[in-house]
Amino acid sequence: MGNKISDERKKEIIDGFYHLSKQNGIENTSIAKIGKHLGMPPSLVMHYFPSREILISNLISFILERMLLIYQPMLAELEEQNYADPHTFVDRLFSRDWNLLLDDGVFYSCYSLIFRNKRIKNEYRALHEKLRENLKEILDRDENLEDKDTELLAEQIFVVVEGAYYYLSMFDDPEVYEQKVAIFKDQVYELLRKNEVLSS
Amino acid sequence: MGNKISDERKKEIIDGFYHLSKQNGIENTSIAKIGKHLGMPPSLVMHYFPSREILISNLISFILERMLLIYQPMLAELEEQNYADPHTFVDRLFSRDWNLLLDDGVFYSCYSLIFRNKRIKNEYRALHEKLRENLKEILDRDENLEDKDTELLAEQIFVVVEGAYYYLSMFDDPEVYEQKVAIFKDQVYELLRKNEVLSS
DNA sequence: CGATATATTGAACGTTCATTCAATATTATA
DNA sequence: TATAATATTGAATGAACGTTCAATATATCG
Repeated sequence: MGNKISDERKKEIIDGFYHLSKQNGIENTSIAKIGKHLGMPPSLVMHYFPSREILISNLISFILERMLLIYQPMLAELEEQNYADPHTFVDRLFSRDWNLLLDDGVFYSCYSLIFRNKRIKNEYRALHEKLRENLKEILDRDENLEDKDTELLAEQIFVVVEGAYYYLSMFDDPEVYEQKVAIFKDQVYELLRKNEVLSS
Repeated sequence: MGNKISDERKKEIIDGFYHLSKQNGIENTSIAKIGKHLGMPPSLVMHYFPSREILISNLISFILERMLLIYQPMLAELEEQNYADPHTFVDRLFSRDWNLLLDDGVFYSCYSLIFRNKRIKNEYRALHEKLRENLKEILDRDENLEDKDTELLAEQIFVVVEGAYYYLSMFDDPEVYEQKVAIFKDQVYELLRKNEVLSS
């Protein structure tokens, strides 16, 4: 259905935008630089994304899609086996695989735009609500959590995860980093434990 | 001791930079615009802040100082009475007074710079560690928490607060906002309760 | 007061920016 | 193959950018 060349070019341009933003920041990545990076004139970039604003808007969609991708394997498992271990999910949330798929610098740069752009804010909120719904589904399938307020629990777990990511980004020393990750992971485990029916 | 005019001008310029960044974002606030806003030529701005980088660096110091200011009244109380109620402190952490003193958009914009600038990262980390130390002092003075790992507890409390701020920024509806604040506040209370010696 | 330092001005620099446009090449369609 | 649609080029635009500089005003101080 959709135009092939057009779609590929668009993807290529957003990829390039993301790549350069990772290195130099969004604010230092111009249309001209994207063009040069991809070996095309800036006018071609603008042919596909008629303004810088639209370009940024598409970068954000790209980033949010990537973020969902991180959860894909876990959700596939849930679909297949009709069950996924919440603890494994939490482990994955705290794993650094994350960073391979999504640059935190670009992510938070885009995040900071929510304060001046309502559409971006809505997109970000929708993503975060989706993440919570995913977790809720996993929790709902766990018999240890039967009849518990899994929506609340998902909310509480994610707020720890998100706070942890925010805070941990300030630490480079792997040892300190891992030690702190362990603390926050425990904090989430504790939330689960508190809700679980004793079964052993 | 220090030069009066110079200091006042510097303060004035950073104030203006902050003001305009709040409206249009840091990335859209140029030296020329700051000058125009304050009725001075851009060359005067650069006389006090020889490069844009230095200007941004000073804006960040300004922001981090403001953030510490928010805790001032609480810490003054601690100093005076050698005690401050942790629950009151938590309430204050979640109060929206915050937003009056510090714009979240500017704050997170600057935060996103930590990923490409080590000095900024260190400044941010130092601030966050200071915040935790402040809370630890409060917790240490509370007899219900005697002999507890208050450092750990402070870390766990702040990670919820920071995650909450990150997440709550996506919600405009005051009703939804307040409902979620209540959840996260409870989550922190629960952390305190878990550690408190039963005394009633 | 005279000298020295600081504050302030305004013009100018070259560069980069986002964006436009008309011309040309390529591809799809009839 | 003729025609229409799309892709691509390259040159050009004016505006805004950060930064420099020499000149002038004002304050400081011996």
